Amino acid sequence: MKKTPLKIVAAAEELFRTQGYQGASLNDITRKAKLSKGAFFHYYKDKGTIANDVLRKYTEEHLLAPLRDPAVQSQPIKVVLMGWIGEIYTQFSAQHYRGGCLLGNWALELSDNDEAMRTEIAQLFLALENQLVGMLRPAAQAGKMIMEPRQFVRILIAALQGTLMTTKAHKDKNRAAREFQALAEMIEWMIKD
Amino acid sequence: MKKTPLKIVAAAEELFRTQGYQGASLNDITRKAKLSKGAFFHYYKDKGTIANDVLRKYTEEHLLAPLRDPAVQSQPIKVVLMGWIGEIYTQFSAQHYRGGCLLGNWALELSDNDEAMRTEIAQLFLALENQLVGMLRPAAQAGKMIMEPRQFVRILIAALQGTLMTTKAHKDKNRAAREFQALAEMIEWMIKD
DNA sequence: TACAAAATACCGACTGGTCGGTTAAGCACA
DNA sequence: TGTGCTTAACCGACCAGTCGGTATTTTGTA
Repeated sequence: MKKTPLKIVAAAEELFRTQGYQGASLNDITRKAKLSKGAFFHYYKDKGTIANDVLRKYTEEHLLAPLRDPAVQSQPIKVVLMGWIGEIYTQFSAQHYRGGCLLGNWALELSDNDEAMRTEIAQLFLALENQLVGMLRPAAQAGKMIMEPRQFVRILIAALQGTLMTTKAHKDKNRAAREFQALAEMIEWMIKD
Repeated sequence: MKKTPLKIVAAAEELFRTQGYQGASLNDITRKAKLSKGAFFHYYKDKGTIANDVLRKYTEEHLLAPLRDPAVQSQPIKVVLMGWIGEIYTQFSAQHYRGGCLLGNWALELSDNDEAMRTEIAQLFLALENQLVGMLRPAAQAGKMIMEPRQFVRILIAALQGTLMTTKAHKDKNRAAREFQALAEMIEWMIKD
């Protein structure tokens, strides 16, 4: 990919995360990318198109890729999950609990009023769910889980998103640490050793 | 309270829930309330003020009041929690998974860019947390819980908000039923009989 | 290699329209 | 006649998106 669209995507990603879809204007994005409005529309036909690109890139890089890493997959599933959540927590802390997960943010902001975006978001949530369910199969077959793997994964994704939400609202370091600790405890309880 | 401000609040609540804070314009709100913009500004000094009122009213009516109901409190805590979540699920289904929880929606939309609103949201989340923790004290003292009550409550609130989020994205009846079922299962596991 | 033509990359002023918010005048009822 | 409520017209700022034009690269050809 060329340099300019990459600059646009990078600027858009940061603004979309902190300002939301509606809150991030194309003027903001092009200003941040140090480009003109014309340059933007040379590469993207409208705001929705780049939003879709940014969302897919974000989900792949921040949620899916870390789970697919072969070095990670060789570890026990509990360790993998803890590491995955730990990484999300670490990044969120480093950003002072601003932004959070683009997929979750947009699920709430756009699902009711943009059907194309809604289906994209639903697909990405499903991809994440399937990835996690696949990784849990061995543990499930070994009888280590107290719930159906898919049910467990849905709870896990929901609890993670909800934790990001409340942590974002409180913006309190100690509290955030405890909330993510509670999440870890839950995993501990739901997968036996 | 007079009739006009009630009409404004009712219209604002519905629009804020389905369109978000930014997405619901004052024109939309006054059009829905069948009033002019001037009438609006006669009662509210700005958009943020009514947003605050609507949020507090929503949280009190839909989240806190159902838990404080004395008829409810006399039941076992597990039954209370199931009923509470069941009611939220029922209402969400009836609205075809549109809108959802105003408190959660705004936690994500506003926490990063409106400090006054963020503290209000954090306070309301805390009020809900404390209410639930208080209700769990007997069960905790009886040794029925596998986690600290506050940790459990945080997981519960997070998982509930996350479930509303994913359900809103999928807008699928069967899936929604299963997701809320998983939530119930989690409660079942975390409080012993 | 030289150079013109064509394609691509980029610019910023501009459009129609909406935003939150203001204002002055009208209306109903005391 | 005064006062509280409501109205429609209006304001400047900003929105997503367009457009005419210019700079820069790539390509075709001699």
